[in-house]
Formats: sequence, C-alpha cells, structure tokens
Amino acid sequence: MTVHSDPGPGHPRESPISQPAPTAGKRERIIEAAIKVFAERGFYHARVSEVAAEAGVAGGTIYNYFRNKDDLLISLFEDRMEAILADFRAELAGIDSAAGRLRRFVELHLRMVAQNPPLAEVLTVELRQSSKFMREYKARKFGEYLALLESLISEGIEQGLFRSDVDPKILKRALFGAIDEVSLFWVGHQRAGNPQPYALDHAAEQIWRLYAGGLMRPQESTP
Amino acid sequence: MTVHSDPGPGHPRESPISQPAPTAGKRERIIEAAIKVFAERGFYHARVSEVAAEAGVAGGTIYNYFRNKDDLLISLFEDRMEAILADFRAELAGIDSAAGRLRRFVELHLRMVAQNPPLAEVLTVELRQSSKFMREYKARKFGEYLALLESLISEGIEQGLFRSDVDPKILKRALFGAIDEVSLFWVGHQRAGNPQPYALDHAAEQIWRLYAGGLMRPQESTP
Amino acid sequence: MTVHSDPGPGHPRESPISQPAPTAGKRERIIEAAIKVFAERGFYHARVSEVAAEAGVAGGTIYNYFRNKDDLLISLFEDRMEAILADFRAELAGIDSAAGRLRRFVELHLRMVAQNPPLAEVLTVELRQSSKFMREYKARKFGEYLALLESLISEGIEQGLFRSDVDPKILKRALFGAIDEVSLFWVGHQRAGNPQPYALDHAAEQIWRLYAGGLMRPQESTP
Amino acid sequence: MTVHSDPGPGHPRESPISQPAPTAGKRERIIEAAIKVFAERGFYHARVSEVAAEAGVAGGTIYNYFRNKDDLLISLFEDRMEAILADFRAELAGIDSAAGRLRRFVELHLRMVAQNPPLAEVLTVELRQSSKFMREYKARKFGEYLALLESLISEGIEQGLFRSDVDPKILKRALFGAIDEVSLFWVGHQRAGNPQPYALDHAAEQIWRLYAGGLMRPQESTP
DNA sequence: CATGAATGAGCATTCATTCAT
DNA sequence: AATGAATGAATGCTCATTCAT
Repeated sequence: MTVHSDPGPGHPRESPISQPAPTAGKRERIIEAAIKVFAERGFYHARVSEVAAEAGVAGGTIYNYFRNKDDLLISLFEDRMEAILADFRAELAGIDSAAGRLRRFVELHLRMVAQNPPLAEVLTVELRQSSKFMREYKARKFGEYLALLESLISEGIEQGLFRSDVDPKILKRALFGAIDEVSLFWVGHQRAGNPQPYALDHAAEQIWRLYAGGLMRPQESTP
Repeated sequence: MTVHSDPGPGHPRESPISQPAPTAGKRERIIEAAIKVFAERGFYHARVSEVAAEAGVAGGTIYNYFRNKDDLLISLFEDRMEAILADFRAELAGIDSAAGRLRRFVELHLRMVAQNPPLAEVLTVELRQSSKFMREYKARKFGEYLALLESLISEGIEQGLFRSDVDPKILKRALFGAIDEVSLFWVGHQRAGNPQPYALDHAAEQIWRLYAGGLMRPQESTP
Repeated sequence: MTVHSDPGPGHPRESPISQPAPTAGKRERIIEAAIKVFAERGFYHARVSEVAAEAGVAGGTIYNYFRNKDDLLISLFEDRMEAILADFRAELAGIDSAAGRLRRFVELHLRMVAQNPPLAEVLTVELRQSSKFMREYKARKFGEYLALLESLISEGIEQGLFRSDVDPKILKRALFGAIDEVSLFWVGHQRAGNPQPYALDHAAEQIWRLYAGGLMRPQESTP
Repeated sequence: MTVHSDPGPGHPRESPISQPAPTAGKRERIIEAAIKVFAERGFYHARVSEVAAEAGVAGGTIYNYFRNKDDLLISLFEDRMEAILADFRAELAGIDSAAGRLRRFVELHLRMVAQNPPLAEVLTVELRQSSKFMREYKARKFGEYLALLESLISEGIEQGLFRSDVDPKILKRALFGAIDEVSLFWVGHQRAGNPQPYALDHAAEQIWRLYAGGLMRPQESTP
C-alpha cells in the first residue's frame, strides 16, 4: 500500500490474525518516535539516531522500515493522514446538515490537535519545508483533506444553506488556514511552557461562529 | 537598531547624507539574493555560497554583513517586516471605518504576495522551521504584524461595528491564517509553473466577504 | 584440511561414504554464487546478501559455512585452485616432452578461462585487492600453481630442450602474467557485451609460439 | 584538460609563469599522498582522512580538488599515466631499431617500477577493482599505453625484423602482462619486507631475451 | 540447521565559517 | 572591505555480522 516505504520485516499490516509478530509494532514505534522528535527539534535538526534512541532501536533498524530520513517523514505523514481522514469521515457520516458537518470538522481538527500536539506540529509545519519532491508529495496527499473540507462547503451551497457567491476552492483554504494557524500558535505556546493562550474548544466555537456568519445566507442564524 | 547583524562596511542607514558608499547596497543585494535563494530552495537546502553567487559577492563577504546563516534569515525578516509594517500603516492611516481598514489589510497582504512572491514564501514558510531560537524570535517580531491586525478587529468592536462576542486574540490568527494559506497555495502553484489557480484580488474579496459576514453585527451588510 | 572455514553442517568432505546429507551442496552452491556475484560486482561491491540471494539461502546461512566475507573468498580460492591443480596435473601426466607439457599448460589455462570466465576473473583479479592478510594468503596458495609452471620450465632446461640461460623464477611469472592478461582482457570484453576480441585457442597458439621461440635452443623448432 | 576533476583553487597548471600560487602543489601533494596510502592500504581500505593526513591538509580540502574518492583515483591515474607516456615517448624517440625500442620499453617500465614502487602498485592493481565506470575508464586510458606497445611490435613486423605470423593485438597484452606480473611480484615482495627476489634489470633482460627469441625471425639474433 | 531482523561500527561527504592575503 | 581556499565538525546511510526463534 505504501509505495515508497518498506513495510518492514514483520509486515505487521499483512498478518490479519496477528499473534504479535516478532517485530510487531516496531514500525509503529519508530513513527511515534519520529513524531515526537521531529516536533521537538524540527525535521532538519532531528538526527536519525535520536529517533532511533527514542524508539528504543538501533540506528540501522530505521532503515529496515524506511528508505531514508525523508521517507520516514513521508510515511509518517501518509500513515497518520489516512487514519485521520478515516476518523473524520466516520464522525461526519452521522451528521445531516452541512452546517453541522462543517462545524464538526472544525471541532475534530482542534480535538486532534489537543490530543496529539506533536502530530499536529509535524503534519502541518515540517512538511512545508524539505525537498521539492516532498512539497509536491504533501500537496497531493494533503489535497484529500482539503477535498473533504471543500465538499462540506459545496454541500452547504447545494443545500441552499450557504450563500451561493462563495468560492469553495478559496474558502476551503481560508478555513483550513484559519484552523491551522490557531492550532499551531496554541501548540507552540504549550511547547514553550506557557499556559494555554486559549481553550481549543473556545477557539473552535469562535472560528465556527465566524465562518457560519460569513457563509450562511442572511436568514440563517448560527446553530 | 539591528542588534544581531553587522550593518556592514557601508553602514548605509547610518549615513543619511551619504552619496552612495562604494559598498552601498551590498547588504541589500545580499538580502535580495537570500530571499530569492531561500524561496527557491528552502532555508535548509540553500547554501550560503549560493546566496553569495546570486548576490555577486564572494562567500566570505556575507559574513561582513551578517553573523551567520541564521542571522541572515532573521535580518531579512526584520528588514522586510519593518518596511511592510510601515507601508501598511501608511496605507491604513487614510481610512476611517474599521471595516474598511480591515478590508484594506487583506488587500494589502495579497497585493504584497502578488508583487513579491518569493518574499511572501520566505516570510511565512521558512521561519516556521529553523532553530528554537528563531521560532521564538519570529514569534516576537511577527507579533507586531498580528498586533496591527488585532487592533483593527478591536477597533471594529469598540466602534460597535463588529459583534462583541468575537475574541480578537483568536480571530486575528484565524484571519491571518486564512490569508496566509490562500497566499501560499497561490505562490506554490506559480512556482510549480502552473497557471494561477485563482486571481488574488478575487481571493481578497472572498476572504473579506466571509470575514465581514462573520464579524459584523447582523444589521450590517457587506459593503 | 580447510583451517579457516567451517566445512558446514553436512561436512561432506569428511564423510567419505555419506549418502548426500540433506544440506549437501549448500556450501557448493554458496561458492558458485559467490563466484558469480564477485565476478559481476567485484569483491568490495558485492554484498553478502547478494551472494545469499544468488545461492537461494538466507543471509545468515552463509555464516554457517564461512567465517566471514573474506573467508568466503579465500575458501572459494582454495577450493577451486585445488580442483584446477588436480585437473592440470592429471592432464599433464600423460605428456612426455617438457615443451608439450608447457604448451598444454597454456592451453589448459585458457580452456579454463573459456569454460568459466567468472571463475577466472575472481581467481586472478579479486584476490589482488583485499586485506594484507589475504594478499599474503593468496601468494602462498597461488605459489603452487606457479610452482607447477616453474617445474615445467626447469624440466625443459634439464632435458636440454630449453636454453640454459633462462631464469625459471622470472619466466614462470612472465608466462603466467602473459596468459593472465590475455585472459582477463578477453573476459572483460565478453562481460561488456562485446564480441570476442580474439579466439582463445588462437591466443594460446600465439603465446605458446612466442614462448617456444624464446625458450627453446636455437636448433629446436616448435613441435 | 581533466574533465572530471576540479583543477582546484590554485589552478596550478594554468599559471605558466607561476610565482608559486598560494595553493601551489597542494593538488600534487594530495596525489602523492594518495599514491602512498592507496598502495599501502589498498583503495578500499584507505580512508580519505588518511590521505588528507598524509598530505598535511584537512579532510575537506581533498574535495576542493577532487569530486570524490573515486575521482581522486582516476585523476591520479590520468595524471601519472600522461607523464609516463610522455617520458616513454621521449626516451623511445631516439632509438632506431624496432627491437631496440621494444627492449627499451621493457627497461623503462621496470625502471619506473624500481623508482616508484607505490605508483606501480596503484596504477596496475587498484584500478582493476572499483566500479564498473572506473574499469571502463581505465580500459580507455590504459589503452594508450598498450597502443604504444602495439606500435612497437607492428613496426618490427613491418621492418621485417619480427616474424610476420605474430598477432600484435595479442602479443602486446602478453608482453604487458609479463612485465606487469614480474613487476608486481617484486613490488609486493619489497613491501612485505623481504629482500628483492631478483634484480629488476636482470628481469628486464630475461624478459627481453625471451620475447626477442620468440618474436624475431630465425636468422636474427638478440642484439 | 536455517532464518532474517536487528545491530552498530565505520566513513565519505557537505558546507557554514574562518582568516591570511 | 573583499576574497575564496582551507577547515573540520557533523551525520545519514551501508552492510557485515550476530543471535533469538
């Protein structure tokens, strides 16, 4: 499934019954370690040996599971984005109104940030840097996330709930950028040892209220 | 003024009368070169020697004007941010209504992006990475820009134009994030050789309409 | 007999009666694989895992039969040189004249090259490199081959067939070097996908004629 | 002239007047060091840092003059082969008879070996190994040396001095192989701390006598 | 005996920075 | 001030070897 990364010796994903393979979870542990280390030190300042130490494996072991440092970042991204997308889709499936779904999306993103700040940092900050190849890769993969967001806006328009003069191509980015920036500041503040600058659910409410007000047709009021 | 960077042999800013010193503009040329190279290759992939070549100076010359590579990025940031802030303040000074000023802010940011895409890339992308020191530095310096934005929102609330239940601390970040994301996608698209995904002034209008709708008190309509 | 290499699980050579052990031939398969891989990639570029793959065994299995990579090369050398020497001695046993035996030696060497080019490459090229220890080892083991050659020349002198002013110590090396160089060029040419630069039996005749002319006393003519 | 290697900062070859450039001789010193270290330890066992230490420069300096370790070997080869060829051509220019020229060639090769054993080792041993690219490169460059040898044989045939049934394509290799093997054994013996196994000029005489006897038409006698 | 995942020593190479000229 | 050759610390990656299963 992952094209660019060796699934690793234990091939954990391919043993459905899976009495824990000898290497079960090793790939996972490396990814977890990478998220932590990349978030703390930044991708370029992080040394592969630090990731290995954090994962409790030898340096060379990383290369049994990932082609190189770049591939570790990409695989991490792909792996976690897939899980997040699946989670989001499941959560949104039970909600009828486009407005409710969009609101839920905002909440879900910020909940994810609150539950796993280092992951949020890595997913949104680290991949902006790195090689041209990785920027392109990220753009592609990240597109799915934005496509989901765009579909929520488009649905709202189709349902006659949102104003018809909004451009979903632009507003999906505007909304994502808003959520992302609010998240990252919060995450950075935490890391620096400061108290929370604001509660994330308060932020979710603020953002949603703003966008609801901007998106909805005049007669609608914020739910 | 610049604490961390050597103003350089010509000290151009300090000789107000100054017929251009023999090295006048050398510091400036290096900064211009750095913007170009950092935008193209990313801060970590850019080599100091590439910046030097682009600026038409020898590698060692960079170090007559900047302490090190980090300092070059920071100085660049400081230098350009000051100019941008001064420009924005001048532009906004002539506008009365908080709504008009906020709208103008969005337009100015996107105009800046359109006029100098590499600068936009460097200012918003490159500084997210880098060392802990630089992240903190950026947060501080960047705060002025956000403070300006916050003041515009706060004014709107004080003037009774904007809803009183919005949190300017959060919404300034939401608005900045929205503008930034829309900008960066546009910039990245351009760099990749693609046609523009959207016109930036159309984007400015969309963003403004959205935020206006969300910020303004119900009885107000988008201008 | 083999001091430095584990004869392996089947110990085939030490059980003279022995119906082939379950692993019989595994050591042999590894050696064959090593000859192929070392010839193709060179000893230093060849990876042990490549040899294992070529032999159809797991990487670790190599180490049940050989101490390490160096030992694999040495064992290969020893093994094949013994077989070659036995073959040569048997072939030469039936020839009376020293001249005929020397001529046959040249033919046998080139026939061996033609029949097994990769082996020829490994035996003569790869062992020149490698560690000091291996160079010395090779010198010793290889000496037997040269000793055979020297004995043929010495016999010719004793028989009054060859000139008495030739130095067998030097000429054995000269002759070996000549045969070897002619062989290796031919082998390299083949590997590169080129057509044969010359027929090896033509080369054998040329070399023999040259050495016969140079070695034999004036009144003698090439047999 | 050298295509694949940076001639280095001082560009010593390009300053014909050459008051010693600041880096004069640095490239040369590195090559000398490389010859010594490669001969002692073998190309693959030699570390770049050892070459640097031997040359009295920092590790990184090597890379101001050569692209990488391979390029150092190739450049070394090219550099010295050119000098040797020029030397040989000059020496041979003053000799009339093909036989005399061929004899001189043998003497020159062995003289070169005696004067610079490490160079002889590197030129003939180290380049046989290494990557496919280098093998091909060597074949090309080394061809010039062999072409000179072939021309000497061909001339002898044309002059009616050598037998017309000898194949210069094969015999040039046979002769080179003979000289080379005799040389390398001598060199290896020296390095191992043993007394010389034979005098090199004695070897030259033996080889020449052998080839003269084999090449010359029956009525000719060795000069 | 066979396996192959795990190990970690080893090393070429890069590139920011210095400093003699 | 400007230069650019020299420096050497820093690190990603390879691959021979081990050993638990």
